[in-house]
Amino acid sequence: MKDVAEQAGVGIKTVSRVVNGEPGVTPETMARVLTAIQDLGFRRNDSARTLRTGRTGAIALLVEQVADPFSSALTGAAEEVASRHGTLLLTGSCRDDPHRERELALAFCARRVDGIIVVPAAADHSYLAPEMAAGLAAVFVDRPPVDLEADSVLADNAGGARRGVEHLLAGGHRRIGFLGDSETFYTAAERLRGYHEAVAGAGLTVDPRLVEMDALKPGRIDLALARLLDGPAPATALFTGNNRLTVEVLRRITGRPGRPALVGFDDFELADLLTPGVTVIAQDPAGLGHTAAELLFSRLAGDASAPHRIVLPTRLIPRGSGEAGPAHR
Amino acid sequence: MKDVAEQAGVGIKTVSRVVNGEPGVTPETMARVLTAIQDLGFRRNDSARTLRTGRTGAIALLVEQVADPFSSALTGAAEEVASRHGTLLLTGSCRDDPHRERELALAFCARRVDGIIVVPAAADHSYLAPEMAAGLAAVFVDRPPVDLEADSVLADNAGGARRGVEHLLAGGHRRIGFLGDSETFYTAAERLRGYHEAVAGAGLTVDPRLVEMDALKPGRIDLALARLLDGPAPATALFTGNNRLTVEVLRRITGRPGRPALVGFDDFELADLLTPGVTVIAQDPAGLGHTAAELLFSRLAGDASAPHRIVLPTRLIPRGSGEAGPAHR
DNA sequence: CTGAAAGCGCTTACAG
DNA sequence: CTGAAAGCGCTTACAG
Repeated sequence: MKDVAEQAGVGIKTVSRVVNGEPGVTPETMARVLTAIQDLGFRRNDSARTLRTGRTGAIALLVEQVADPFSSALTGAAEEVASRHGTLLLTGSCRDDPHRERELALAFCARRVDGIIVVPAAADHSYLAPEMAAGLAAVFVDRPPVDLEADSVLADNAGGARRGVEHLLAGGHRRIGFLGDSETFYTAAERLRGYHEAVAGAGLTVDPRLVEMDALKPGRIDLALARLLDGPAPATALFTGNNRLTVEVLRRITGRPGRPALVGFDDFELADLLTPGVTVIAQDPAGLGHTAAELLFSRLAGDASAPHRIVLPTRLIPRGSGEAGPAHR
Repeated sequence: MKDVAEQAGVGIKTVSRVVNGEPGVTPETMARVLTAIQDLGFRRNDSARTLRTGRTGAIALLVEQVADPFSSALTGAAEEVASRHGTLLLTGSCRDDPHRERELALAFCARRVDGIIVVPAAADHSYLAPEMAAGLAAVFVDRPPVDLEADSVLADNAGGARRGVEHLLAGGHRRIGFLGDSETFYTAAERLRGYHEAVAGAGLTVDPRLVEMDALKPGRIDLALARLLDGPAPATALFTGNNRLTVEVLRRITGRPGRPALVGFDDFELADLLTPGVTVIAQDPAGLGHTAAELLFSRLAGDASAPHRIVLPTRLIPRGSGEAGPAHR
């Protein structure tokens, strides 16, 4: 900028004005400056600008794993909002490692991002408290923060699972197996809660032998399915607590005689192309990302109200796998 | 840092030494400094550091659209490499808009990223030349740069397509339809070239009525399929030039009597669960991301050799859809 | 082992 | 309309 000023024969502040589109520069002066900028291939150094203004024009997003469909849909939506606000998005994958979440989040803070969106892996987010006190805006997505007052945007996990199980109940099923991830995950616990509510709501008691948590642990899924389907009183329908479980279960029940009905939590691509189509409770990862990013920007714009907790609805998409009654067994 | 120095009763440089783990500080001094850091909740401001050192410890990745599976696999792999190098990854989606690619790339340059990985959308990358002259490392992925000397990491598009078409030829097909994206895309043109090579290699002449490019334009796919399959001399097999085409074609031929054989370029999740399983030429998006990132870091580490052009192999995965002969029609 | 001074490239707050 | 001075928070190059 100094070089540009010299070459154009103006003060450094005038160059700054031109670069930032500030008013109060004669057209001729501006032309001279622009020429000098061209000639020298000048580009503003945003680090210096950040250092002075305290704002980076960047926000960070921490997800579980960028490469999975849920995260990438969420990321895409957040990126769209960020770009609309002229803001850059920095991303990081925590890989469900609490330590890594913390490390990444603090690295982003050291870079002085204006705000951060976190799909939390950690069980304690108090480490962000000093950052927030220093002005960081933070929004949690998919799972609420622990030991920290902050905004969160969640899917209606319990309501969605309840709806899915009610759908199976309405089809005449009385023995519905539930396959879930570890209960230490907020989402898994909530979905299990929805299952309980639906079963109880139908006047039935939950048979603990129909609930298989931690089903994604190595080797567990075959065991779980054997227990659910091969006993003396087998389940006639299954509700799977997430995407990966749905797919893994499908791999194992496809072509099986007396195949149980199936409803899965979370939609996935090609669910409609399988035979039969897979009935799911669709959540809205793009909606989560979009809402979280908008909320973050409203905080950055000065909204200082009490932390919000926004819950996005889910919806049932019947496609065939969840509509077969128990009779055919 | 000044505050910490004051509180600890040391010089500012000593604090810097402690923060950066530089040697030459007494244990006692270090303890005093660390305590002060704790008390004040101090965290180094990386903008200031960047301003002084000229290195950000961040690289940028521009993809077509973070939310699609190809891009997210690529991003995930690049992120893994970056994190292993203690480097942050900034991402942006160009959405196939040349203007946006340029804008984003230059915004990242203004932030002084150490390097940039680009899945190019633009038809002219000379805008990066001044940046590269100023020390920016750049690697292009999936498509080569235009009007710029730089590293590129590509999939073997022509070879893969040739292999896929040869597979259909080996199954006895003589009329193989090709559905491709716009020929203005490097990848689409290369895959078409592979198709030509395979057909010519079998001693046949390419029937132009069997080639449908621009098939992803609105409304074009139904027209293309009608022309390929409903004429007097229909294709008995199809080769689809990308993922989205494969899925769209599947939606339309599933359940169709005399369904043509199908091989698609690029693998996709659940391709094995469909009936029949979908035979594909798998490319390796994670491998592309990984290789590109490693190449970028080798440049950052000082490798100044001539630009590389790395081509990653593809592989055929037979699953059923491509193995039916022409006889059943 | 430790620290004072200069400077990275901008913007802020002024003065003219 | 324009510009000189100060300062953002670090690191570099020295000196002690």
